[in-house]
Amino acid sequence: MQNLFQLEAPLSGRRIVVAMSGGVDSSVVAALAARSGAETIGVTLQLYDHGAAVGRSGSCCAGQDIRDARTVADRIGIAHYVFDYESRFRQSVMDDFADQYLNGRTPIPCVKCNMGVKFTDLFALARELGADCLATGHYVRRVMGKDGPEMHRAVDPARDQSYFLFATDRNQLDYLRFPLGGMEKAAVRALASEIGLSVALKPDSQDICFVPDGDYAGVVRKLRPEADTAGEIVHVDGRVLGRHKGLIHFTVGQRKGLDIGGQAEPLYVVRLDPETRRVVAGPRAALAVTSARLTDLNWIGGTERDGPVQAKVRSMAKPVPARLDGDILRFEAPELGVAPGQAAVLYDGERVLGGGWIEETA
RNA sequence: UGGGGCGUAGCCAAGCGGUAAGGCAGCGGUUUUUGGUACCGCCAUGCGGAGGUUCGAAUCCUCCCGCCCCAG
Repeated sequence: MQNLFQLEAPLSGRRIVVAMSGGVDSSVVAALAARSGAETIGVTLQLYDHGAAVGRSGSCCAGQDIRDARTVADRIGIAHYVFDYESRFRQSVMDDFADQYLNGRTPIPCVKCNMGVKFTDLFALARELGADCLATGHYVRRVMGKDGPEMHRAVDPARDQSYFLFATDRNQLDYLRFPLGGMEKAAVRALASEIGLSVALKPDSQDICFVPDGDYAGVVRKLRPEADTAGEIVHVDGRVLGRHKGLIHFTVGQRKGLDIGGQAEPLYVVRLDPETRRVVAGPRAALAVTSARLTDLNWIGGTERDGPVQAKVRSMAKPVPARLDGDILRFEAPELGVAPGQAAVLYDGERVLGGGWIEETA
């Protein structure tokens, strides 16, 4: 095992803070950190409703997960702190999540969580604790380049989480460590059982952590009761096709849920108009766009920004050839189902160049 | 109550005597640390109703019911 934490030897004089969610991945990171010889401190942030998450494992950062993290910390013999970040999380992640849906957009709470609570708040906390670095269980690689650390995709392509980390800036990247980026998930699990971690067989977390049963609309409704307003479903050609029970149930590119039959071809959500509360639907071809305007563009690539890139506009998709032109991303071939509120993450092969939020498409 | 047409699953629709295509919607599953997409599977013992002809009827005949159109 080489220098997984990219710290200068001897590690015995180093201090590593590990963000422990209570899952297998971050537990293994904590174990690896402890094994490295560095002083290791596990930190778990309690992020949302404790009550709702009790007993529901496989989520993240609440209830049983916090107890799991504690158990792991005890097992490997490291200090472990739990901080209550509920209000912070609610404000920076959940409220934003709801507000974006209100505006007809499709948010990615995981990115907001990474960038806010984890890479800003926990980041500062780790510094205060005098750590040399903050390590997490994300599947992404930090590779030393000639101009400093670069972010690269994980070696396990099925596990790569770079899409959710596109907003990591240079300052954060300097301090962060992702020891799992070079490993296969199976190897991580094997390590977990080898070390004897109780979470070795714990299911992977999935879906949005603060949405217990997959009913994200219910969560939005609870936070923003006014979000539930019904409206018309209109075809791109102008025909009124029917009614929907609230914009929050839809996202651009979505096919299921329109509940409109009798068509020759499937209908997809082409656009959401929060002003009129209309869902605009059309055939698959109507989803095609050739460019997207990005906001809050984060750039951690080379000095030249404008030019060819590979772009990912959804987490589970192969990057497609495109060109960055200021804040406009131009696709080489028309892209389907590009939803405002989602991220466009830019790559040069394995390297993450950065990315931005999709504000609008054309 | 003259003439013509039509009634097949939630919607659209094929079938025209041989034992109910397909699409859309819906449901279930697979994939997945966002949403979505995609893929796979399921979805009418019954064809407006009642009789009849026939070895066999959604398909032919009769009557009834309901729509639509033209004419008055």
